Amino acid sequence: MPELPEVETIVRELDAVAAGRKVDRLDLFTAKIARPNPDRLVGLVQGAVIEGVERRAKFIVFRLSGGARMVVHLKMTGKFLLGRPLDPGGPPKHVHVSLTLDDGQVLWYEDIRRFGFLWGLSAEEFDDWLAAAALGPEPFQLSAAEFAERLGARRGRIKPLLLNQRFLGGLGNIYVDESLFAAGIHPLRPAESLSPAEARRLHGEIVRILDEAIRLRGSTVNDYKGITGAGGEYQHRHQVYGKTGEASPECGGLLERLVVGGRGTHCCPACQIGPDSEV
DNA sequence: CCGGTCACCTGAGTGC
DNA sequence: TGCACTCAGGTGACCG
Repeated sequence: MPELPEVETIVRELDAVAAGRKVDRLDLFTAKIARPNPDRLVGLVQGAVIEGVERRAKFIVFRLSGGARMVVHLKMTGKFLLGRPLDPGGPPKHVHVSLTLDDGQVLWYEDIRRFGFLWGLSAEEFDDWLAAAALGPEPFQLSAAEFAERLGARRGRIKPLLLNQRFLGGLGNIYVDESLFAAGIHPLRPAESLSPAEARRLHGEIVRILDEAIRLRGSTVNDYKGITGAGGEYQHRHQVYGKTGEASPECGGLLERLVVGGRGTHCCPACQIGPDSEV
């Protein structure tokens, strides 16, 4: 489900609700989503104070008292929602975790497809985890020139590279397709074929699009929602994502769908300079 | 290092 | 109605 703007929105909402609150209980209803195991997750989180909630790429990081962390990845369908106290009938379908805070608020973790997971990590384990994840820098942390230099050092096609979290942290399928369209670059272009000017332009479009998407609280395409159930608004600004067969906003030609790196890909074959074109 | 395929899951939509 | 099939915002393993 969520990419950088959606996770950023969720993190801000979680921080507003949970920062400074003690976790009175963590109820785990689906053992397999807990990492490294249920006992560690419950043991580290239950009774701890949530000092703040932060984002690293698409990961949600709850900073806990004593330096421990609860790290969450929502994958495709994970969500945090403001819930209700447990009732005897058990949790609603697809709710796998319930956090009861010391002010009586309840946070639910819901995940239809159960791809996501929650880690309980001590301070030291978190450092190791972060090193192993080897996340690339966020687009905002790079200058256009640094981004261009990073691109030039890589082989392979531009779209899968932008999706690679070790190259750049936070982009997903929607924002890659939108950024490549905005920059006039075809998703099949080899990364090393981009001129420095094209690479700088691409960086500029990525940052511009992510900033605007964060301002609009992300894209609600299917069922992404913030913790109160409100959706985002950036889907109304999409130029190509999910618009196969519609007219290109630039040239009026038909937008295409292809598969790149196993992902559905939306682009304009006329506006976006392809791998076989002379630049 | 790179690309392709599959696996992890459930649900929505489409076509017959 | 039912069934078969495709697709979905993510990522990691495995293989050539």
